[in-house]
Amino acid sequence: MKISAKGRYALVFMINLAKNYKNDSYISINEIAKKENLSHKYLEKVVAILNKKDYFYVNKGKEGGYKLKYKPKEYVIGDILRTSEGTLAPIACVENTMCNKKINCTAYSFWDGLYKEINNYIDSKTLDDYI
Amino acid sequence: MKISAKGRYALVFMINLAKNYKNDSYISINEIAKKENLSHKYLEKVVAILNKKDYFYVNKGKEGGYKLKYKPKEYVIGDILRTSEGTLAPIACVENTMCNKKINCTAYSFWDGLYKEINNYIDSKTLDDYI
DNA sequence: TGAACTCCTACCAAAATGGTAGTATAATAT
DNA sequence: ATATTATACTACCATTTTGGTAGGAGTTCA
Repeated sequence: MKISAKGRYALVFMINLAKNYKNDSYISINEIAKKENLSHKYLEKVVAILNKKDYFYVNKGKEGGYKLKYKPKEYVIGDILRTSEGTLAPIACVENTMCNKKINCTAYSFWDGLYKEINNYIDSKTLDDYI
Repeated sequence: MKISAKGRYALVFMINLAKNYKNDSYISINEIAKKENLSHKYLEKVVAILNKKDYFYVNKGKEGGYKLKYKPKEYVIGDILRTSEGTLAPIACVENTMCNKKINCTAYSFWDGLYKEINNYIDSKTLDDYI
């Protein structure tokens, strides 16, 4: 049960933006990729996913890059992970629309309980906690 | 971040044994596979993994199968899942021996916190809770 | 005008996933 | 005894997911 590179890259990227928030300057994918030792091209892909959300200002061209739109405290990590990684449900049937065997599924309440614990945790943290 | 079929099969299998505990009879893979709508052959594989632990009595041949060795309450679900699925660490570096970048890893404390939440939950439940 | 960026599409190798097939061996009901 | 019904074990495999790479078009600024 591992988080994929998408989720890991996304969180590291967002924390870097948060760390740069006070500077009010743009920071590029390349800069973060180098600093964090990530694949520049793959990080580009992940940022494309994040960019569908209203997370940051973007500037193309020289001296360009990304800049957080809101205060780090406004970014709930659960939201970032769901955007990049998809749901963090440990099994599909704890999602409400997937499975109609809920009532019969032998271990349903165990997995549902785990899902709730995970959601509670990831929704209790914001970028501000990791600056 | 999904639990694989191994972990799901293992837990369902063990809960079925627990439900049968009071009967003090053997129950076969085939019987459980049919009841739970699982692949008989794949369940066989998963049970082979579980069988490395001191979980149950086994009887070959007619009327044979598996039977819990201890009371359902003795089986911590975290232990069952770690046996079948491997660690439930959301990223590799929260395991103590894998990664020496802990101190520098930007999001380490977030993932480590999540790992602890997961472990707390899965180690707080036993088979007895799902009979 | 060139360097440094984002944006976008296409491609790909390797690993993981979730199985199936078949055979050998053991126990038991009849 | 023997047919039946189990486990035990080994080998194989198709599909999907993962984690990338490659290259070019468009943008911005010094």
